[in-house]
Amino acid sequence: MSDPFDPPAPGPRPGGIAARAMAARAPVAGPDYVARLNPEQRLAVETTEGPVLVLAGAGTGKTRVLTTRIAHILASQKAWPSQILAVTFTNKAAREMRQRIGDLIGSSVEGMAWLGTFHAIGVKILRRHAELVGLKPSFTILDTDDQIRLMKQVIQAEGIDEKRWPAKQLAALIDSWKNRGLTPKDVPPGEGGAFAGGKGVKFYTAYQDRLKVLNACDFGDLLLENLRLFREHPDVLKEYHERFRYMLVDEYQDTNIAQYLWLRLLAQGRRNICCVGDDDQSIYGWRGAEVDNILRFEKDFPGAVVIRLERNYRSTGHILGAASHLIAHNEGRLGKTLFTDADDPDAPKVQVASSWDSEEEARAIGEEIESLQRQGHALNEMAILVRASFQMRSFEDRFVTLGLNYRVIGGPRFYERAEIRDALAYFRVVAQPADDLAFERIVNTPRRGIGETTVRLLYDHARSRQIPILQAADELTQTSEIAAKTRTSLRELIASFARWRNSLGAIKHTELAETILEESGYTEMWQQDRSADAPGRLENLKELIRSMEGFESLEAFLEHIALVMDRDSAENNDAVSIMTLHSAKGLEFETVFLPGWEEGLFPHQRALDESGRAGLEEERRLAYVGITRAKKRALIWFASNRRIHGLWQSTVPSRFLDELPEKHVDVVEQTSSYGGYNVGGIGNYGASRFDRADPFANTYSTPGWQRAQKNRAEGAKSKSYGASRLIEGELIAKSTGSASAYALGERVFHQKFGYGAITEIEGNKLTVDFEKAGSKKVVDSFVTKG
DNA sequence: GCCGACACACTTTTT
DNA sequence: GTGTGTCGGC
Repeated sequence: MSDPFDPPAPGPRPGGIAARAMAARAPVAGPDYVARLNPEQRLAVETTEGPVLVLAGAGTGKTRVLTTRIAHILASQKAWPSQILAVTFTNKAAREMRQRIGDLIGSSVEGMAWLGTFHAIGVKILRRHAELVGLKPSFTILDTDDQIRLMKQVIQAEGIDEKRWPAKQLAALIDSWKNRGLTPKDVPPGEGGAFAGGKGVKFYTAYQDRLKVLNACDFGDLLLENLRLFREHPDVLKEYHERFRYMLVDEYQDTNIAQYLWLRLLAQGRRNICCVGDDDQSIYGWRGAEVDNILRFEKDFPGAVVIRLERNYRSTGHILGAASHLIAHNEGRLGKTLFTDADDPDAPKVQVASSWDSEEEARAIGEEIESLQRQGHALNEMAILVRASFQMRSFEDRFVTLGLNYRVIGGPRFYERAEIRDALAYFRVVAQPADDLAFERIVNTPRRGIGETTVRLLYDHARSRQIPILQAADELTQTSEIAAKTRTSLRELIASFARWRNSLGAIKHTELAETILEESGYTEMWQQDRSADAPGRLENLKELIRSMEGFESLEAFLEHIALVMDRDSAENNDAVSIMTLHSAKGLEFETVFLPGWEEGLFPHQRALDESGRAGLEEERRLAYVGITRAKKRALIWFASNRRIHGLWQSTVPSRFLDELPEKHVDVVEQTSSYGGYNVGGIGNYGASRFDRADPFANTYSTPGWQRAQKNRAEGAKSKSYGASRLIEGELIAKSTGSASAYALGERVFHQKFGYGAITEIEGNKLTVDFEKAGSKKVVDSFVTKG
């Protein structure tokens, strides 16, 4: 991307970029892009000057407004692409916005250098002016894991028992201060003593000092240092005032105080700030989001125009009616009422059903899904939205048994996996020899006999001499401070790093990466590992190398992943989505299943205990988000019994059920068709449950079975199909590469359960005695020959 | 320094 | 019930 700081001329410059930009946006110069908007949307697009708050209810075309507004500003030549600041929370949202603006205005979207997440834009600004806040422009960005390890060191350096005062807790505390825009000296005196008997602020200060020594920032700092920069250097702030003629903010209800302050500083310039959000969808209070930011927008920006988008294009009247009635129980909202013009009189009401326990819940929802599928509905249009991730399990178990394709969205992210972080640590040390945290991470992974004692020695030496650990290690291997055996392997490691560094630029970075993992013994470590997930980890490492191909160099790749910790999961398989309510925000499905509406789970007990009324209201907003994800069908479930923390508990239906309007709701009496199945079946658990009242009696007519047949037929055609793969928690049934059935006693591999031997074959269903997971019944398309 | 045994926790998650 | 992280023994 071109230098964002190349200041564009205020007016069109004949020739170069100007001409191209104008040519590119010519297609939208006409009125058609506004013509497709409703009056409120149009107002939101055309009110370009001054502060604007767009309250956009669920499904009211929020993204369309944002993207069209940008297109409009460009088309009317009010600003160049590089003069627009557009901020989102996630990389995904930023990507989507860029894509959709591109659809409207063509290639001049590439000039939008300032479209990105708060953090990405924060880094960009910070790198420009790093020296002004005591950093070098090459500063590294620490993720949560590095943060915690660093804090552990700080705590230990103080001689405090890390057991009593866990680093995690300190991290949460410091994070909350950073979210509120507080540097160590700003922390209110009463709060500073919140950790280790009055040492909270002391640790905060010490941690920040360590960060500076490491030339590093954590995520919170990216904004906090921006604030410091702007406040201490008005000339720099002024530069950005000049630059950002128009500012747009997505999901404003999710901003924390630091982000709010940042926006406010920048908006002081031209005051052309447009925030889009929905107070009813604020579900991130627990991580510092302030609904208050949106509630008091008009006070913060006097003369602000507030526009409400209430015309919903997504859901049926029943769904909107149910959701609106529910959310109306909240106090302290700005108030919107969604409505739709396109109401279908035959649309189903929101359904509420109950089940005995979570397994029956999963079974019944599985049946419902298969029934819908038989009627021709795509699995991609169905989602199960849960409150807490442990609920996903019963669905996964059930769907594996049914052979129903599903994908888990969210969950552990690719770059958070241990093997990926280890590999990245190696790369980081190669690219940045001073990256102590990365070095410490892998110095003894795989095992090299360099234990804690040695690392402590290196660390102490490094600190006393104010040098990076790697250099300290180099020095200490010249002496006899370290035992001979350890010294040899440490020397070897240092030599390896030197060698790899010499190859930087000399050989292709993907090749270098492979070499590093190979020569360090890291790959071998996992090859030797007999645990069930080792093959998956090796596969992930390969995937990591593959994903590096899109980058120029190792350094470019590392810079990218520091901020963009997500990946596209554009898998085109038809599959039911399973995810938490939180990760469902912004998505939509024809059919949405909402299981687990029980007191204590939803609303979650902890939310009630810790945040009282505010907590309850946030839970209710979560319920609102859940229901409004549905276009046509929303099916709510609650179980009478649920196992929580290993104990069976009988449950009380969620209070939210009573808050739904009867007019829009159908209560289904009893859906269980498993008479005699395990009634009162507490304690009856284990593989034998599959044998009761054969839930598979009708299996051979189910889509799952037919799908398995089809998979097998396809597999026979193309042998290269390969193993089942786990991609970003996504379980995709692939064929086995052979039409022939498995044999009893045969060794197989299952992505979730690992290796095992077949003990029983029944059509396409295998009973496998897994080495780690015990006996499970699985569909053969989910295993590969081991 | 390494491996096995016990304790502990266990809502939500992005950057 | 299950996974993770720390302590103690070898």
